[in-house]
Amino acid sequence: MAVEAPAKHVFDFDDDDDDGPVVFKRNNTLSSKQNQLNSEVKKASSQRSDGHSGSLASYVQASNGQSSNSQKNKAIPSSKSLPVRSPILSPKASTSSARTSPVKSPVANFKTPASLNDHSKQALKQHKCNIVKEEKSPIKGATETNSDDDDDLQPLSARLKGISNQGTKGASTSSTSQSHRLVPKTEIKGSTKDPDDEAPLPVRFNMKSSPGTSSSKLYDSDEKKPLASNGEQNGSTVKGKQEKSSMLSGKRPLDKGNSLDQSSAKKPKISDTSTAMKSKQLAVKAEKADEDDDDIPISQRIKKSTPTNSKTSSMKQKAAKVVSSSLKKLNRKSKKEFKNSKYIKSTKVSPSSGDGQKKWSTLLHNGVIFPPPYKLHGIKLLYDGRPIDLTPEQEEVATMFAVMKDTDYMNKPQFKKNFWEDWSKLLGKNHTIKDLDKCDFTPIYEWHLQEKEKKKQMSSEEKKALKEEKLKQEEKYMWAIVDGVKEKVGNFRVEPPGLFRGRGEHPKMGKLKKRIHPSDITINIGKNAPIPECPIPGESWKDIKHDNTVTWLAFWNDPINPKEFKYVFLAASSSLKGQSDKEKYEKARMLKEYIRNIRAAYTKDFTSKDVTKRQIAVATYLIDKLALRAGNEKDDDEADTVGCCTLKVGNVECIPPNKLKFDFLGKDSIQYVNTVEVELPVYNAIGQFQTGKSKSDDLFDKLDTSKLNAHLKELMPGLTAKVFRTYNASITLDEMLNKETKDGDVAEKVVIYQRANKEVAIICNHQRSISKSHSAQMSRLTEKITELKGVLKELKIDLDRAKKGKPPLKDADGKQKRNLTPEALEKKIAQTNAKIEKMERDMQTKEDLKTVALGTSKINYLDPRITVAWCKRHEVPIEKIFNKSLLAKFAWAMDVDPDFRF
DNA sequence: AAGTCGACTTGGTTCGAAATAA
DNA sequence: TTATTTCGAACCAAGTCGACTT
Repeated sequence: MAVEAPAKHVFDFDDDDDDGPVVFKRNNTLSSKQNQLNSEVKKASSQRSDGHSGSLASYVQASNGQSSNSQKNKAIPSSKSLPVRSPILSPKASTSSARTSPVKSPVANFKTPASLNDHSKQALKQHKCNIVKEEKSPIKGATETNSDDDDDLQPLSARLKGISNQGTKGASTSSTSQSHRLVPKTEIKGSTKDPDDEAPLPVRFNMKSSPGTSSSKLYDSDEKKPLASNGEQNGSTVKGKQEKSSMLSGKRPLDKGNSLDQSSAKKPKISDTSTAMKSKQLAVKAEKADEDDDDIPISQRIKKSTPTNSKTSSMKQKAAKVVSSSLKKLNRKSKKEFKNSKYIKSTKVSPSSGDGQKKWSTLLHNGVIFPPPYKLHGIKLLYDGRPIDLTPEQEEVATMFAVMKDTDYMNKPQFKKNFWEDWSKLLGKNHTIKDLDKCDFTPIYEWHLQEKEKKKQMSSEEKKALKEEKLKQEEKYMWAIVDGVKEKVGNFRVEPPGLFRGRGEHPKMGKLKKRIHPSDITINIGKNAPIPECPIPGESWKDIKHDNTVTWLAFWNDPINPKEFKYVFLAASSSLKGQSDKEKYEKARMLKEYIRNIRAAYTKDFTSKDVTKRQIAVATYLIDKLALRAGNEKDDDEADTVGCCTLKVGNVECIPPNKLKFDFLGKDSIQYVNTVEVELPVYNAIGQFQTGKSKSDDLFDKLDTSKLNAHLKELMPGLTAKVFRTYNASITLDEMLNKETKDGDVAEKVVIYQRANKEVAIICNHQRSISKSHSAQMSRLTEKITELKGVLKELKIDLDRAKKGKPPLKDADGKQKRNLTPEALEKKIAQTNAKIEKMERDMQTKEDLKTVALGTSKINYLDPRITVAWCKRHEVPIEKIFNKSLLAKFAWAMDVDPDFRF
């Protein structure tokens, strides 16, 4: 690519780095842990390097998992090549074989983490709160420590329980309940302790709810958990309720049903390669030999594993291995980062501390790629039944509209109105077309369907060829070199023109989103890097910047809202993103140390004489307990949704003696419906805030997000409202996993994880629309179960007969069935029963998850180290939980100590 | 103090490929 | 194999929040 020259520089550096002493490389890590095994590992590593001629190779590996080739150099073996780096991926395969081998390295190694921690810690200390707990550095794990801490920390919600859920759906209930079923008792293992007990806050409330609420779970833990969880409401409810809510907001009707559903029941795929590995850690801890392997010191584990077999409890041990294996791959990346870090590092690392915030030293990329120009199709729409000729521009926009024929937007007057405004402008004043309602876009729509069909019918070779062609064109845009490390670019494609699809009742839905040209785009690139060539001949970029305090590679103004921007950033797997992700979780963990005092402080302020203080206290309480979003002010030209600070009086209903019912549209116009029991002072305060106001007035009239965050910052450095969401989500996962994981096979453990994941999704109100085929799928399952039950009945009859020495009855077709022994029949009956039970469980899970989106929390709220550590402790292959992109995104978390607790 | 700008995270839906069921 | 169904990645809208203005 284009880059050449400069590139060199870069490369050079890299090389050095790689080889260099650099402090951190992934390899190292490995070694430490496994050492013994290492030998093998090492080899591997070495190879890599060789393989690719030096630097490049290193590059590549480093960051993304993908191939990299750097552009510049000659060397570039194509991307694919680098075996080494194989990213994360699957276990299965591949690459690994070699590496895998015996050893398996554990995952990654990152050194960095440590550093971060330190920082954070320091920070903590400085500040007031008493912190106290020690943090365990991830690395070392302190075994015991953890537990205690955690308790306190629990999510508020836990304290109280949520109460009701509206029953709408039932969903709520289900959650809990079902879980039980699935997993029958899971109690907590002894090892873990239950933290809950002590928790002060929780104490306050809690309890009560239990009974009634469906939600309440059995486990004690419940209490502590976030409230929300309880049942919840939200999701399901949604629909039904919509109307209601709408009153206030009137927005989003929710769903009509739509697509997807997935069931939760997933089956595990095969993946596991796992096997190998042992854990890495150094081990240090004391061990306990007991049953739980978890607790067992690493060292031991290792041993165990190594040899292979189980030691005591066989199962456990494995876990470690499993996890690691997959992980290892990821590691590679780290190296680079680190290198850089070295230099820069000090600065960088410090979270935020920093420096003015230099985000990078050298940045190289090829700019962005534009969508192809519009291709005329010549199909005419009918106006009053007559075909109309359109100019290319008019046709392009007409087609955008035609294609949306079967979407729900066609039922929205606002959408049509906005579309007509923009399209009629293109048609011009004297155009024949004067009324959208007289337009029949069917011919264009049908043409579109045909095109789609054609595409679908293409042979796989054709498809493949097309794909490769596309890849070839895009490849140079897919990568950037940041501080010498090749990193994937997130969205290098400029958004194509289209009609704006705002969510909920967005005032601008249907407006034309015009085509973006190079002259709209500002490029940000390293000072010494070559300026990307403008891909459209004859045109040029709007501007070129060299700002290393930001991470964007390019941006343009949003055509719908010119005051806003659309940015091109690096992909989630990049170290720049990984670093900030880690900082986010470290901040949330820091909150653990402060939470007790924060809760005590706001509790005290529930009755403050100062209204503002009281509002801040109550708002903070809601954010903490219900994981509400902050709630910034919105303009009139946006969908009218709310968050905590923007709640309207009508969004909260007081239900004596001390319950609050929330019903509002939040982000993306997703309805939040939840009824919770709150402390009396909160209940009373809300009542006061509501008196004398109308339903559409702000509940917290003395508050906005900047005031709230300014206040939070006084309590803990860097604390903002959103940190509570991260904290609540992660602490909930950590606690649930630790309490409920018990012995069992991998599939059972995965179910436990999914249950915890679901709990978090409910707390955060992460919803999805119901799949169009959901009901059909459910009825099909029901049918199958009925059928199986019939078979079962027949088997029982045959069994009776067989016992009496009679032959089985004829089957439905009248044919004679085989004569089976009573034993064989009994076995069959047992199998059929098991099958029926499994299907019923799967069905229940599917129903429960039909409106719950698990992915969002996994990507944004759950500290991946919790998951990785749990997988290591319980021998669950990490790829059962994280897919390929998550593995890449969380590469920084892969080397966490198995004893890590949030 | 409020409003605006700017950068970056969070979030649901869509699209297409992969996995399964038929 | 074919038809689904499931799953992951892409997409891009919609939030959060700090900094800078007015």
